[in-house]
Amino acid sequence: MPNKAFSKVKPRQPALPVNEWVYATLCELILHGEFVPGVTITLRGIAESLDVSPMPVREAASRLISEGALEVSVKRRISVSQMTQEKFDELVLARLSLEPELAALALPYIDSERLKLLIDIDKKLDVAISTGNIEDYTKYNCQFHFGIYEAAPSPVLLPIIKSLWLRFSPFYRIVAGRAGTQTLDDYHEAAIDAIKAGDPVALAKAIHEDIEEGMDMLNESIGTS
Amino acid sequence: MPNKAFSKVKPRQPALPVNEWVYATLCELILHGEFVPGVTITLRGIAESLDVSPMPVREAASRLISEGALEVSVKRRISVSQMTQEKFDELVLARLSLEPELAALALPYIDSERLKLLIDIDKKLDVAISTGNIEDYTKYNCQFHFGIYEAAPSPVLLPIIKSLWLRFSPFYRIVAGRAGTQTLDDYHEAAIDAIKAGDPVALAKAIHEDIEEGMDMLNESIGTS
DNA sequence: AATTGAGATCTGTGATCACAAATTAATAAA
DNA sequence: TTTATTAATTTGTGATCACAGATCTCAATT
Repeated sequence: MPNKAFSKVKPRQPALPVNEWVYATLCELILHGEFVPGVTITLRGIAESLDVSPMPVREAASRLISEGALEVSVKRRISVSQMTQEKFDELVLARLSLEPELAALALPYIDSERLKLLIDIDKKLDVAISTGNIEDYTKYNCQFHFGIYEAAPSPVLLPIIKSLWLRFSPFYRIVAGRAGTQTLDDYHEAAIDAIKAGDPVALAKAIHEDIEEGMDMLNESIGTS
Repeated sequence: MPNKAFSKVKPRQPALPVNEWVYATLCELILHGEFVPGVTITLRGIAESLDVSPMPVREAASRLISEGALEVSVKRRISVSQMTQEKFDELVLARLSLEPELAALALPYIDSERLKLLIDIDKKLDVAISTGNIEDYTKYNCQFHFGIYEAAPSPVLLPIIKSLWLRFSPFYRIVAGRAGTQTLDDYHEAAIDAIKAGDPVALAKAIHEDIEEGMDMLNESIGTS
């Protein structure tokens, strides 16, 4: 029986090397929670689903393993990494340490066009919160944060932060499905105000508090996944 | 003509997969400055030098590329990453943000045996500074820092910090050969005192200042490499 | 019905082959 | 001697093959 392909993967533009396309696609799938943490994944299975040879999948997978998004069990079985209390605490610490810094660095690069985009995303976010749409919430929350971070030319911090989100997202989606969005404050508005005011310290603070709130919400749900 | 093998690479213990041994070996070589940043490296050349097939080298290289230690030029040429002012500033920011945090986290795990080891390393470090031995200085400085960090079970922060050092070391060795060690204060002693006192805040501060000093020393040397 | 064990299948890992793009070497023209 | 053009080699990338160990299947035995 031929393996079922994933729903709606972006088609590859021929200029891009296959392994990078596979990597980007797997990132998307992980971020969107298509893989259940702990359930084994096979290189040949992915290759068949993506209609490529196993080779580029190997390279993409080894990249994701070295970034911590995938993990290999004692007897060489690959799966999306499971969350532990230890990992969670360190991921939060790393996010709180790096993301406000990058946000402050990015502020001078945020032009009016990007600000408009951020405000628009925040609006969609509010709708997602009020309607309890977890799918949209996680999507627009990600877009909002990286909409700020990616304004800055950041060859070091941005990839690190991306890898943190990659490790965090699968777990986030699991617990978000239970917790709901009703208790979420909106620190994004404080961030937007800080951007308007051109105040990097206030922006860093807003991002810090936004992360802290989101993480606190999930902290007690770790063992129950 | 057969390619010349690298001097003194640790032999592979058969239990370890070949690709991981290659990865660890390349890490060592990069940390020890065996590769000149910007000079192209070939997969087949490494494979021949290490007496393995090109395949495990490919996996190790793609890992190092995704970690930023190696970079691939526009026309697919691989080399050790060159330092830029942008990268340098972000690497310093990341180090200052993460390493003091991990040091503070690691403090409770530092037993008397490890403390003794750190004191011993610091002694060798003093000798290296007074004799102007750059080689030993970089080695023992690395050992001292990771002697602290590795005390803590750290699945997230430690690998990130390792990748930061991996990107920084090749550049460090280049400029250290010019700058000399004569002006270096010894913040390591402050760190040791903080460990003895069981004071995580003081330890974080000592690490912070140690990094700041070392980085300041190199900051103006960037464009001249 | 439960358990065991032999055979088949699947998986990650390493080796080898194939190929287009790029670099280098060699040769010819000035 | 210098420059331009062509041939040969090298390089990264992708496909395929090989293999040992793990996993699964399923019939035979208790």
